[in-house]
Amino acid sequence: MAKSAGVAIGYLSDRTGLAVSAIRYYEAQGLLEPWRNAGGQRRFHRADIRRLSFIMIAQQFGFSLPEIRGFLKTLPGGRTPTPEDWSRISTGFRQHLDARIETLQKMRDNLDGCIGCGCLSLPKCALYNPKDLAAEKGKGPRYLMGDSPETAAAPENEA
Amino acid sequence: MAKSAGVAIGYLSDRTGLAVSAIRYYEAQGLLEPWRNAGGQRRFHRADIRRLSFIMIAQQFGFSLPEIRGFLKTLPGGRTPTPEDWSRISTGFRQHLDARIETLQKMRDNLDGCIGCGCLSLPKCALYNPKDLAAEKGKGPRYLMGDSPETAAAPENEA
DNA sequence: GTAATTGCTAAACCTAACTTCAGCTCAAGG
DNA sequence: CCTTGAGCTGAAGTTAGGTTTAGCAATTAC
Repeated sequence: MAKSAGVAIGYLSDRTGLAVSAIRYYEAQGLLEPWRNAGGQRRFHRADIRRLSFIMIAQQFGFSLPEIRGFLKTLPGGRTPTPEDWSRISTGFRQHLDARIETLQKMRDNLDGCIGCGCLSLPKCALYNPKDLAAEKGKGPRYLMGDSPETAAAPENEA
Repeated sequence: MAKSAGVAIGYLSDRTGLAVSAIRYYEAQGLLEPWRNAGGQRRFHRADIRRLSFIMIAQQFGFSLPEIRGFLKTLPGGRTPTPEDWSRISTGFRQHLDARIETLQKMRDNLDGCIGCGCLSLPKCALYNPKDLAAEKGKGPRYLMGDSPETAAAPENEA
Protein backbone atom coordinates (compact mmCIF):
# COMPACT_ATOMS: atom_id res chain seq x y z
CA MET A 1 0.00 0.00 0.00
CA ALA A 2 2.45 2.60 -1.19
CA LYS A 3 1.18 6.15 -0.98
CA SER A 4 -0.93 6.44 -4.08
CA ALA A 5 -0.32 9.26 -6.48
CA GLY A 6 -2.19 11.77 -4.36
CA VAL A 7 -3.88 14.88 -5.64
CA ALA A 8 -2.49 18.31 -6.51
CA ILE A 9 -3.26 21.49 -4.66
CA GLY A 10 -5.36 22.86 -7.50
CA TYR A 11 -7.63 19.88 -7.25
CA LEU A 12 -8.30 20.52 -3.59
CA SER A 13 -8.87 24.14 -4.41
CA ASP A 14 -11.50 23.20 -7.00
CA ARG A 15 -13.22 20.76 -4.69
CA THR A 16 -13.35 23.01 -1.64
CA GLY A 17 -13.61 26.47 -3.13
CA LEU A 18 -10.58 27.56 -1.12
CA ALA A 19 -7.85 29.55 -2.82
CA VAL A 20 -4.64 27.70 -3.49
CA SER A 21 -2.87 30.29 -1.40
CA ALA A 22 -5.17 29.58 1.52
CA ILE A 23 -4.40 25.86 1.39
CA ARG A 24 -0.69 26.58 1.37
CA TYR A 25 -1.25 28.93 4.29
CA TYR A 26 -3.04 26.22 6.23
CA GLU A 27 -0.11 23.92 5.64
CA ALA A 28 2.22 26.60 6.99
CA GLN A 29 0.01 26.78 10.08
CA GLY A 30 0.31 23.05 10.60
CA LEU A 31 -3.23 22.07 9.65
CA LEU A 32 -2.22 19.82 6.77
CA GLU A 33 0.87 17.79 5.98
CA PRO A 34 1.18 17.04 2.31
CA TRP A 35 4.19 15.21 0.91
CA ARG A 36 6.12 16.15 -2.20
CA ASN A 37 6.43 14.41 -5.51
CA ALA A 38 9.68 14.03 -7.43
CA GLY A 39 9.33 17.49 -8.88
CA GLY A 40 8.79 19.12 -5.49
CA GLN A 41 5.06 19.70 -5.88
CA ARG A 42 2.69 19.10 -3.00
CA ARG A 43 0.59 15.96 -3.08
CA PHE A 44 -2.42 15.50 -0.82
CA HIS A 45 -4.69 12.65 0.21
CA ARG A 46 -8.17 12.78 -1.24
CA ALA A 47 -9.36 12.70 2.33
CA ASP A 48 -7.86 16.12 2.81
CA ILE A 49 -11.00 17.46 1.18
CA ARG A 50 -12.79 16.36 4.32
CA ARG A 51 -10.05 17.84 6.43
CA LEU A 52 -10.41 21.18 4.69
CA SER A 53 -14.17 20.99 5.01
CA PHE A 54 -13.73 20.45 8.70
CA ILE A 55 -11.48 23.51 8.88
CA MET A 56 -14.00 25.65 7.04
CA ILE A 57 -16.86 24.55 9.22
CA ALA A 58 -14.91 25.03 12.42
CA GLN A 59 -14.10 28.54 11.26
CA GLN A 60 -17.80 29.25 10.87
CA PHE A 61 -18.14 28.34 14.51
CA GLY A 62 -15.66 31.00 15.42
CA PHE A 63 -12.58 28.91 16.09
CA SER A 64 -9.15 30.23 15.23
CA LEU A 65 -6.67 28.25 13.17
CA PRO A 66 -4.57 27.37 16.22
CA GLU A 67 -7.69 26.06 17.92
CA ILE A 68 -8.60 24.04 14.88
CA ARG A 69 -5.10 22.66 14.76
CA GLY A 70 -5.70 21.56 18.32
CA PHE A 71 -8.83 19.66 17.33
CA LEU A 72 -7.08 17.96 14.49
CA LYS A 73 -4.23 16.93 16.74
CA THR A 74 -6.62 15.01 18.98
CA LEU A 75 -7.26 12.64 16.10
CA PRO A 76 -5.24 9.43 16.33
CA GLY A 77 -2.36 9.37 13.91
CA GLY A 78 -3.19 12.79 12.55
CA ARG A 79 -5.99 11.27 10.52
CA THR A 80 -8.72 13.19 8.85
CA PRO A 81 -11.92 13.37 10.94
CA THR A 82 -14.21 10.35 10.64
CA PRO A 83 -17.91 10.61 11.39
CA GLU A 84 -17.18 9.39 14.93
CA ASP A 85 -14.53 12.04 15.44
CA TRP A 86 -16.95 14.58 14.13
CA SER A 87 -19.62 13.51 16.54
CA ARG A 88 -17.31 13.97 19.49
CA ILE A 89 -15.87 17.29 18.34
CA SER A 90 -19.16 18.78 17.23
CA THR A 91 -20.55 18.21 20.69
CA GLY A 92 -17.83 20.57 21.85
CA PHE A 93 -18.83 23.03 19.15
CA ARG A 94 -22.33 22.94 20.43
CA GLN A 95 -21.21 23.93 23.91
CA HIS A 96 -19.14 26.76 22.51
CA LEU A 97 -22.15 27.94 20.57
CA ASP A 98 -24.46 27.69 23.57
CA ALA A 99 -22.07 29.82 25.57
CA ARG A 100 -21.99 32.48 22.90
CA ILE A 101 -25.73 32.55 22.63
CA GLU A 102 -26.06 32.87 26.34
CA THR A 103 -23.62 35.77 26.38
CA LEU A 104 -25.55 37.60 23.72
CA GLN A 105 -28.83 36.99 25.51
CA LYS A 106 -27.38 38.39 28.69
CA MET A 107 -26.26 41.37 26.68
CA ARG A 108 -29.75 41.79 25.32
CA ASP A 109 -31.25 41.70 28.79
CA ASN A 110 -28.82 44.35 29.93
CA LEU A 111 -29.59 46.43 26.91
CA ASP A 112 -33.30 46.25 27.57
CA GLY A 113 -32.67 47.65 31.01
CA CYS A 114 -30.58 50.44 29.55
CA ILE A 115 -32.63 51.60 26.60
CA GLY A 116 -34.64 53.95 28.76
CA CYS A 117 -31.71 54.90 30.94
CA GLY A 118 -28.98 56.28 28.73
CA CYS A 119 -26.72 57.18 31.60
CA LEU A 120 -23.73 55.78 29.75
CA SER A 121 -21.85 55.88 32.98
CA LEU A 122 -19.00 53.44 32.70
CA PRO A 123 -18.67 52.71 36.40
CA LYS A 124 -22.37 51.96 36.73
CA CYS A 125 -23.72 50.81 33.39
CA ALA A 126 -24.38 47.10 33.03
CA LEU A 127 -23.68 47.51 29.33
CA TYR A 128 -20.14 48.17 30.12
CA ASN A 129 -19.04 45.08 31.92
CA PRO A 130 -16.54 43.20 29.79
CA LYS A 131 -16.37 40.23 32.18
CA ASP A 132 -19.89 39.32 31.17
CA LEU A 133 -19.90 40.59 27.67
CA ALA A 134 -16.72 39.09 26.29
CA ALA A 135 -17.07 41.46 23.31
CA GLU A 136 -15.96 40.11 19.97
CA LYS A 137 -12.77 38.23 20.59
CA GLY A 138 -9.63 39.42 18.91
CA LYS A 139 -10.91 42.90 18.21
CA GLY A 140 -11.10 46.08 20.18
CA PRO A 141 -8.46 47.60 22.39
CA ARG A 142 -6.15 44.86 23.50
CA TYR A 143 -5.58 46.27 26.95
CA LEU A 144 -9.15 47.21 27.64
CA MET A 145 -9.97 47.24 31.31
CA GLY A 146 -8.41 44.66 33.53
CA ASP A 147 -6.23 43.31 30.77
CA SER A 148 -3.33 45.73 31.01
CA PRO A 149 0.11 44.99 29.57
CA GLU A 150 1.41 44.58 33.14
CA THR A 151 -1.21 42.05 34.09
CA ALA A 152 -0.94 40.15 30.84
CA ALA A 153 2.06 37.89 30.27
CA ALA A 154 5.21 39.97 30.58
CA PRO A 155 5.70 41.85 27.29
CA GLU A 156 9.35 41.24 26.39
CA ASN A 157 10.05 38.25 28.51
CA GLU A 158 8.59 35.28 26.80
CA ALA A 159 9.16 35.85 23.12
CA MET B 1 -20.56 80.98 26.76
CA ALA B 2 -17.07 80.93 25.39
CA LYS B 3 -15.53 77.50 25.11
CA SER B 4 -14.44 76.79 28.66
CA ALA B 5 -10.94 75.58 29.31
CA GLY B 6 -11.75 71.99 28.34
CA VAL B 7 -9.99 68.92 29.58
CA ALA B 8 -6.75 67.28 28.50
CA ILE B 9 -6.40 63.94 26.83
CA GLY B 10 -4.91 62.30 29.92
CA TYR B 11 -7.97 63.22 31.89
CA LEU B 12 -10.23 61.45 29.41
CA SER B 13 -7.89 58.51 29.48
CA ASP B 14 -8.17 58.31 33.26
CA ARG B 15 -11.92 58.64 33.25
CA THR B 16 -12.61 56.09 30.52
CA GLY B 17 -9.78 53.63 30.90
CA LEU B 18 -8.87 54.08 27.25
CA ALA B 19 -5.24 54.54 26.30
CA VAL B 20 -4.23 58.03 25.26
CA SER B 21 -3.13 56.59 21.95
CA ALA B 22 -6.55 55.11 21.41
CA ILE B 23 -8.25 58.45 21.95
CA ARG B 24 -5.91 60.09 19.46
CA TYR B 25 -6.68 57.27 17.08
CA TYR B 26 -10.41 57.86 17.45
CA GLU B 27 -9.87 61.49 16.63
CA ALA B 28 -7.96 60.50 13.50
CA GLN B 29 -10.94 58.31 12.57
CA GLY B 30 -13.30 61.24 12.91
CA LEU B 31 -15.07 60.13 16.08
CA LEU B 32 -14.05 63.14 18.15
CA GLU B 33 -13.15 66.70 17.30
CA PRO B 34 -11.12 68.32 20.00
CA TRP B 35 -9.77 71.84 19.59
CA ARG B 36 -6.27 72.98 20.42
CA ASN B 37 -5.04 75.29 23.12
CA ALA B 38 -2.36 77.92 22.56
CA GLY B 39 0.38 75.38 22.98
CA GLY B 40 -1.11 73.01 20.43
CA GLN B 41 -2.43 70.49 22.93
CA ARG B 42 -5.82 68.87 22.44
CA ARG B 43 -8.67 70.10 24.60
CA PHE B 44 -11.91 68.14 24.94
CA HIS B 45 -15.37 68.77 26.31
CA ARG B 46 -16.15 66.98 29.52
CA ALA B 47 -19.07 65.46 27.66
CA ASP B 48 -16.60 63.58 25.50
CA ILE B 49 -16.39 61.11 28.36
CA ARG B 50 -19.94 60.15 27.41
CA ARG B 51 -19.00 60.13 23.78
CA LEU B 52 -16.14 57.74 24.45
CA SER B 53 -18.38 55.58 26.60
CA PHE B 54 -20.79 55.40 23.73
CA ILE B 55 -17.98 54.33 21.43
CA MET B 56 -16.85 51.62 23.83
CA ILE B 57 -20.34 50.27 24.27
CA ALA B 58 -21.08 50.28 20.57
CA GLN B 59 -17.87 48.33 20.04
CA GLN B 60 -19.11 45.71 22.46
CA PHE B 61 -22.11 45.34 20.22
CA GLY B 62 -19.85 44.55 17.33
CA PHE B 63 -19.90 47.82 15.42
CA SER B 64 -16.83 49.03 13.59
CA LEU B 65 -15.42 52.50 14.07
CA PRO B 66 -16.78 53.71 10.72
CA GLU B 67 -20.22 52.47 11.73
CA ILE B 68 -19.96 54.21 15.07
CA ARG B 69 -18.88 57.37 13.31
CA GLY B 70 -22.09 57.01 11.33
CA PHE B 71 -24.19 56.84 14.50
CA LEU B 72 -22.50 59.88 15.95
CA LYS B 73 -23.07 61.82 12.75
CA THR B 74 -26.83 61.34 13.07
CA LEU B 75 -26.72 63.48 16.21
CA PRO B 76 -27.71 67.09 15.58
CA GLY B 77 -24.76 69.41 15.59
CA GLY B 78 -22.34 66.59 16.23
CA ARG B 79 -23.37 66.59 19.86
CA THR B 80 -22.59 63.88 22.31
CA PRO B 81 -25.43 61.37 22.72
CA THR B 82 -28.17 62.45 25.14
CA PRO B 83 -30.38 59.89 26.85
CA GLU B 84 -32.95 60.43 24.08
CA ASP B 85 -30.37 59.81 21.37
CA TRP B 86 -29.30 56.74 23.24
CA SER B 87 -32.81 55.42 23.40
CA ARG B 88 -33.21 55.73 19.64
CA ILE B 89 -29.82 54.27 18.78
CA SER B 90 -29.93 51.46 21.30
CA THR B 91 -33.17 50.26 19.77
CA GLY B 92 -31.15 49.72 16.62
CA PHE B 93 -28.51 47.90 18.63
CA ARG B 94 -31.16 45.63 19.94
CA GLN B 95 -32.21 44.64 16.42
CA HIS B 96 -28.61 44.00 15.46
CA LEU B 97 -28.26 41.80 18.50
CA ASP B 98 -31.49 39.93 17.81
CA ALA B 99 -30.30 39.16 14.32
CA ARG B 100 -27.03 37.78 15.61
CA ILE B 101 -28.76 35.63 18.15
CA GLU B 102 -31.10 34.28 15.54
CA THR B 103 -28.21 33.42 13.27
CA LEU B 104 -26.47 31.52 16.02
CA GLN B 105 -29.63 29.67 16.92
CA LYS B 106 -30.10 28.63 13.33
CA MET B 107 -26.55 27.44 13.37
CA ARG B 108 -27.22 25.42 16.48
CA ASP B 109 -30.23 23.79 14.90
CA ASN B 110 -28.19 22.84 11.89
CA LEU B 111 -25.45 21.51 14.08
CA ASP B 112 -27.87 19.33 16.00
CA GLY B 113 -28.92 17.77 12.74
CA CYS B 114 -25.30 17.16 11.82
CA ILE B 115 -23.80 15.80 14.99
CA GLY B 116 -24.80 12.29 14.12
CA CYS B 117 -24.11 12.71 10.44
CA GLY B 118 -20.53 13.76 9.99
CA CYS B 119 -20.65 13.67 6.22
CA LEU B 120 -18.77 16.97 6.03
CA SER B 121 -19.77 17.16 2.43
CA LEU B 122 -19.57 20.78 1.42
CA PRO B 123 -22.15 20.60 -1.33
CA LYS B 124 -24.71 18.96 0.95
CA CYS B 125 -23.96 19.89 4.54
CA ALA B 126 -26.25 22.45 6.12
CA LEU B 127 -23.33 23.47 8.28
CA TYR B 128 -21.63 24.82 5.29
CA ASN B 129 -24.03 27.37 4.01
CA PRO B 130 -22.55 30.83 4.40
CA LYS B 131 -25.72 32.59 3.24
CA ASP B 132 -27.40 31.53 6.46
CA LEU B 133 -24.45 31.45 8.73
CA ALA B 134 -22.80 34.77 8.04
CA ALA B 135 -19.75 33.48 9.94
CA GLU B 136 -17.92 36.01 12.05
CA LYS B 137 -17.79 39.17 10.05
CA GLY B 138 -14.44 40.51 9.00
CA LYS B 139 -12.60 37.27 9.57
CA GLY B 140 -11.97 34.21 7.50
CA PRO B 141 -11.18 34.00 3.82
CA ARG B 142 -12.47 37.13 2.18
CA TYR B 143 -13.52 35.46 -1.03
CA LEU B 144 -15.16 32.47 0.53
CA MET B 145 -17.80 30.89 -1.67
CA GLY B 146 -20.14 33.13 -3.58
CA ASP B 147 -18.29 36.23 -2.55
CA SER B 148 -15.59 36.25 -5.17
CA PRO B 149 -13.64 39.40 -6.03
CA GLU B 150 -15.62 39.53 -9.29
CA THR B 151 -19.02 39.36 -7.65
CA ALA B 152 -18.21 41.72 -4.83
CA ALA B 153 -18.27 45.46 -5.51
CA ALA B 154 -15.57 46.22 -8.05
CA PRO B 155 -12.27 46.13 -6.17
CA GLU B 156 -10.54 49.34 -7.29
CA ASN B 157 -13.51 51.28 -8.50
CA GLU B 158 -15.26 52.74 -5.54
CA ALA B 159 -12.53 53.79 -3.17
C1' DG C 1 8.39 18.98 -29.06
C1' DT C 2 6.60 22.93 -27.69
C1' DA C 3 3.15 25.87 -25.51
C1' DA C 4 0.00 26.63 -21.92
C1' DT C 5 -1.09 25.58 -17.31
C1' DT C 6 -0.09 24.74 -12.89
C1' DG C 7 2.98 24.76 -9.09
C1' DC C 8 6.96 26.51 -6.36
C1' DT C 9 9.11 30.11 -2.94
C1' DA C 10 9.84 34.30 -0.37
C1' DA C 11 8.48 38.52 0.56
C1' DA C 12 5.34 42.20 0.43
C1' DC C 13 0.70 43.74 0.94
C1' DC C 14 -4.15 43.89 2.98
C1' DT C 15 -7.75 45.35 6.91
C1' DA C 16 -8.96 46.77 11.73
C1' DA C 17 -7.87 48.76 15.70
C1' DC C 18 -4.58 50.00 18.01
C1' DT C 19 0.45 50.44 20.33
C1' DT C 20 5.16 51.78 20.33
C1' DC C 21 8.98 54.64 19.24
C1' DA C 22 11.93 58.65 18.56
C1' DG C 23 12.65 63.14 19.12
C1' DC C 24 10.66 67.12 20.48
C1' DT C 25 7.67 70.89 22.99
C1' DC C 26 4.55 72.38 26.68
C1' DA C 27 2.90 72.89 31.32
C1' DA C 28 3.14 72.74 36.21
C1' DG C 29 5.57 72.61 40.70
C1' DG C 30 9.12 74.14 43.79
C1' DC D 1 15.15 78.46 36.54
C1' DC D 2 14.98 73.76 36.35
C1' DT D 3 13.05 69.42 36.34
C1' DT D 4 9.58 66.24 35.57
C1' DG D 5 5.58 64.71 33.57
C1' DA D 6 2.25 65.14 29.92
C1' DG D 7 1.50 66.05 25.08
C1' DC D 8 2.84 66.34 20.23
C1' DT D 9 3.87 64.11 15.38
C1' DG D 10 4.71 60.68 11.93
C1' DA D 11 6.12 56.27 10.96
C1' DA D 12 6.49 51.67 11.89
C1' DG D 13 5.00 47.46 14.42
C1' DT D 14 1.23 44.08 15.90
C1' DT D 15 -2.31 40.11 15.05
C1' DA D 16 -5.20 37.10 12.12
C1' DG D 17 -6.04 35.19 8.06
C1' DG D 18 -5.10 35.43 4.06
C1' DT D 19 -3.79 37.49 -1.09
C1' DT D 20 -0.58 39.23 -4.48
C1' DT D 21 3.55 39.43 -6.99
C1' DA D 22 7.82 38.12 -9.17
C1' DG D 23 10.61 34.98 -11.19
C1' DC D 24 11.24 30.14 -12.05
C1' DA D 25 10.35 24.96 -12.46
C1' DA D 26 7.34 21.08 -13.36
C1' DT D 27 3.29 19.09 -15.70
C1' DT D 28 -0.05 18.57 -19.02
C1' DA D 29 -2.18 19.17 -23.52
C1' DC D 30 -1.84 19.18 -28.31
